[in-house]
Formats: sequence, C-alpha cells, structure tokens
Amino acid sequence: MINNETVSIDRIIENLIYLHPLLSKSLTRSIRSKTNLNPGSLYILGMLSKHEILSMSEIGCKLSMPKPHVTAQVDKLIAEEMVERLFDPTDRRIVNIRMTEKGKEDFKAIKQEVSQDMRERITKLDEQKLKSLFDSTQVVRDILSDIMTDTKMNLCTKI
Amino acid sequence: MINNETVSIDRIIENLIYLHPLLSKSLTRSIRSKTNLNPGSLYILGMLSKHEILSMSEIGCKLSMPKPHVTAQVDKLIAEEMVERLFDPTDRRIVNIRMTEKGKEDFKAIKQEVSQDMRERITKLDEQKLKSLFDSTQVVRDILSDIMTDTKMNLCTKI
DNA sequence: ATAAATAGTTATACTTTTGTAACCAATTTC
DNA sequence: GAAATTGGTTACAAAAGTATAACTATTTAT
Repeated sequence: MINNETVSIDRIIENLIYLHPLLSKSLTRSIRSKTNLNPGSLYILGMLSKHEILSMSEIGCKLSMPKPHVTAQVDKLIAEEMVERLFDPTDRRIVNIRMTEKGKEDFKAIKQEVSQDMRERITKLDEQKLKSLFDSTQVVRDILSDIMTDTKMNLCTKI
Repeated sequence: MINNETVSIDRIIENLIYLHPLLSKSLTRSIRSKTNLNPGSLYILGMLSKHEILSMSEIGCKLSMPKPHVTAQVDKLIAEEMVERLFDPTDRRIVNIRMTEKGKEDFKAIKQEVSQDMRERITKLDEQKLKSLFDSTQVVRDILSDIMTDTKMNLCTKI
C-alpha cells in the first residue's frame, strides 16, 4: 500500500526527470534557431494563452522566474507588440499582461515553426500510439498543471 | 481523417509545450538550490542511469548538448567521482562514460532531494489520479524517448 | 602513403537565465 | 498621518548554456 504508492511516485518522478531534457532538446533548441524570442518569453506566452490575464508577479510565480527577468521578457514581448500592459484601476501598482491579437497569431505560427521537427516525428507514429500519446500528454498536463500551480495563494508571494 | 490526426498532433504539441516550463520550474530550480551540480550534468547522469555506457558524442547527441559543453559537464562529474572515463580498446579516440558506484548512490540521493517538492504534491493525489499519472508519464516517456532519439544526422546509434 | 573523416578537447565569445540589492510608487496598517 | 508592506522596475553580477573555430589523435578511405 504505502510501499506500493511510494514506488509509483518514485517511478513518476523518474519519468518526469527523464522527460525534461527530451522536451528541452526538441523545443528550447528550435526556439532559439527559429525565432527571435527567448524561450522564457515563449513560456510567458504559453501561460497567457491559458490564463488570459496575469499580473507580472503571477507570471513570475507560475513560471518560477525572478521578477526582474519577467520584466525583461515582457518588455521584449511588448516591443514585438505581442502583449500589452493593462493597469489595474483598483490597485495602480499592479501591471496586468494580456496577449494582443497579433500576439495570438504570432504565437500560433511560432508554435508551428518550433514544433516542426517534433511534429514530423510524431506524424510517423501509428494510429494507436498517436492516440495513446494524445491521451497521456493530456493527463500529464492536466494533473501537473493542477498540482504544480500555486494558486493556493501564499506560496506564490515569495518570488 | 487527416484533419483529425492533425488536430491530435497539434494538441499533443500544445500539451508538451505547456508541460516544459512546469518541469523546469519544479526540477531545474531545485537542482540549483539543492546540489552543487548543474542541471546539465544531472541530465547526463539521467541518461547514464538508463544506458549504462555512453560515449561523449552519444551523450551530446541524446541531450542535444554541444560537445564542448559535454566535456565541461563530464569533467565536473569526474571531479565529483560520480562518473569515470573508459577508453575504448577498439577505437582509441572514443571516450566512454559510465557512472561509478558512488555516482549511482549520489544520484539517487540527489533525485530524492530535487524532487522533494514535487513528491509532496504528487503524494496528495488520490489513488486513481496517481495511477493515471503513473501510466501516462510512462507512456509519454517511452514514446518520446523512442521518437526523439536521433538516428538521422550523425550518430546517436545506441538506444 | 596520403588525404579525408571522426572523437574529443581547448579556447573564446556570446546569449539566456538567475540572484541581489536598491529604488519608486501605491497601498495597507496601526 | 507615519510606518510598513506590496508590486514592479532598474542596475548589476554571476551562473549556465550555446556556438564556432582551431587543434590533437586516431581511424578510415582512396
């Protein structure tokens, strides 16, 4: 029971640790070669395309980015007109960030570009494996997205 | 049919892109704070714990690391006595790398340390989600590990 | 036997990310 | 209303990763 669960957790972590460089390999690398954006700013776009509007602090928290780095990355995205600052009327310290229409379009194209190599590899999978990968990535994403996000307040304030 | 598959692939890629910073967040960060090794050298240990013995080139290929970077990381690991160089008798240019016993022990402990935070979060999952995450990470790992390994360009022949 | 290719190292310049500290402006607390 | 806190920016140093070229030594090919 407990032993059994512990083994499962170890294996899950083992798998995730192994997975990480595989994703870095395929994604981070082509981000660099195919776009003029940093990986970091693309992660921000990824978060924004899920959460619509996030404050600077929330971005830093969700992505574990130091605040100064968030500022720098967002500045870049604003220079590219991909996101915009929205000043919060209820608390004028807060700077909310939202993607522009241009940003959404560009991001879509960039994702296409960046994942070109991976797409080709995935395309070669047979139907059963494709389905399997589809379901599994969805599960991993959902569960991890859920448990790794510190929306439970306090944990996100420190950074 | 084709349309349907394309949608699936898009979604898979969407999921993987979203997943990547989540893993970075939980893993890379605590690697830095809890060990005196670079993330890069831990990825090498991860590969070595799966493949037993790899040449310098194979390491670089599997992790998409530039060869000079591999040299630097392996030097660090050797300084920590976690891996050792094995000179290939059949081709004296090749330098094979293998974990030492100390390396295996240390790596195990480091993984435990590094995944502490994630472990606590996963532990809170109910049994069904735990099982689901277990299965899914395994599938994603296996399939990605399979298709992301380069056999096309230069080397990376061993799997 | 010479030329070409391969495996790995060294050196160097560069980009990206991380980490601190100081700072301003706005808000909250008391 | 003074003091403390918070959200964000600026500035700067350091770590980590990337990219290239040049080099040694070994091996392979012609």
